[in-house]
Amino acid sequence: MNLISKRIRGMQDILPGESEKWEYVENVLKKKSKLFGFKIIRTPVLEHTNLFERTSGETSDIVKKEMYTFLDKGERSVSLRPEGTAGVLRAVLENGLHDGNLPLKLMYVSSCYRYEKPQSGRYREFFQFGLEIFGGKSALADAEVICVAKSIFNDLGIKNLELEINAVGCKECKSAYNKALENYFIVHKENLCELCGDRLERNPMRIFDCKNDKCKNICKNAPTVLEYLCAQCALHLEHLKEYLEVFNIKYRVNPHIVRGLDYYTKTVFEFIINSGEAPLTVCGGGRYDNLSKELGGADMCAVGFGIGLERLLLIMQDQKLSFGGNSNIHVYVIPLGETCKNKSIEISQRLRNIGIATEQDIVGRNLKSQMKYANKIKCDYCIFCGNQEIENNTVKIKNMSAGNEFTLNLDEDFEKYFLNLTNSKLQ
RNA sequence: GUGGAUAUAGCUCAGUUGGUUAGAGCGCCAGAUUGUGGCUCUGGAGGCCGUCGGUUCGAAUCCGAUUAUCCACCCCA
Repeated sequence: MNLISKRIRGMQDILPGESEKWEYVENVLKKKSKLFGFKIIRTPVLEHTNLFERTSGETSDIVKKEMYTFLDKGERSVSLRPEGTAGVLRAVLENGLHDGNLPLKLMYVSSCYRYEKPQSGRYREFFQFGLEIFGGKSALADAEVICVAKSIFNDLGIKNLELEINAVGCKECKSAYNKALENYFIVHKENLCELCGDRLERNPMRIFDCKNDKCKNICKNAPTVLEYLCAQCALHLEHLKEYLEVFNIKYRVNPHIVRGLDYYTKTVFEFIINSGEAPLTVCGGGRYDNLSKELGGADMCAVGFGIGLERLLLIMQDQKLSFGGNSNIHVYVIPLGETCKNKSIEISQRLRNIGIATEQDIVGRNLKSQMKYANKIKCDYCIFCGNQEIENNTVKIKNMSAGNEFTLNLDEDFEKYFLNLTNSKLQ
């Protein structure tokens, strides 16, 4: 085919067959979060570039080379959001949502954009589910956020899931630790791989991710954040652990967790899928108590997480999980002859009015083809309406899986019959 | 940004050492007597062989470039 335009690189069409899976997953996400009191917020895709420069850290790759940034017609530098948190926080502050409303619990599903090389489970346009609690100072807020994620994964049936938590400290312990880490690695600089040499300059914590055996060995004796936490941050971590026990959520403290965004303080965490070769992070989050102030807003603590939906769907497919069966019945109405068409429209409408998905031919197929089509779209029932039926004010109903047929009066029993069918299928 | 693989019908793929009108399976559409689907049979539609250029009498096939897809790395959700 020679279309004048094709899909833009890194963007994907989500087609029927796939879209139902998204719908199912998004419903679980939203339903679960609502149980914890979260409400939906929608913010624009486009924000002023400086919002992300401030929130994501000016040195991060996300800001430096992956953002879709351009000048709009008024010569303002704007960017497509590369992640969800910044815009939400901006909206909260700008609209004064937090004033007198803390704690504030918000969730969102938003499309995000990063100009990266696409590969499996990773696109230039991707969807992120996220939620944030603003104004929850206690580690209970951290634990609750983690619990929402955990319950979501449970509901979806995700297997081989592990929770790793860590503390990155506040401003003070963070910088003390970074210095200590730098000092340690500089001593071993010559034994580090080339890549880790670069990492040492940009973000020493990344060295912990290296797959090189030599580097791994060096990492073994590296100082951990935990040794550098101030009393307050250390206590916060202890409280989080205690709360997680109460929630009965298993976790592992991994002092080497590094999150991509600079704004985290105290708690960071990841949910990791451990199947096959490389562990895959499906959810990442943490606390960001300073961000609000840095944006010029109130001194407001916050904690949240993001789940990459493409990855989540990919994992669910790998693990062969169910995306929820179709619990609705589907009916196809077939007029037997031109003169019965209007009656069949009327019947279709009666069914739709009581919430039953109903279709009928609109392309002029003959009877046989209509049956074939009804079969193809997997209808549960066909309804035949011919002259004979119209005379008696009845219709003939065929159960497509069983193959049997029976006659039903077109009085109020007609609706009742299908409503009963729906109810029994729902159980 | 670095490295590797791939590109033929809606989908999955064949296509000999370059040689007439490019194939299969699945899917799609239509028929196999009048108001009935799934199975079977028959027929049909659908391709600028990713795009551009080169070599050649002749290119889906060889060469180059380009674009896209997939995989690994960097980075990250």
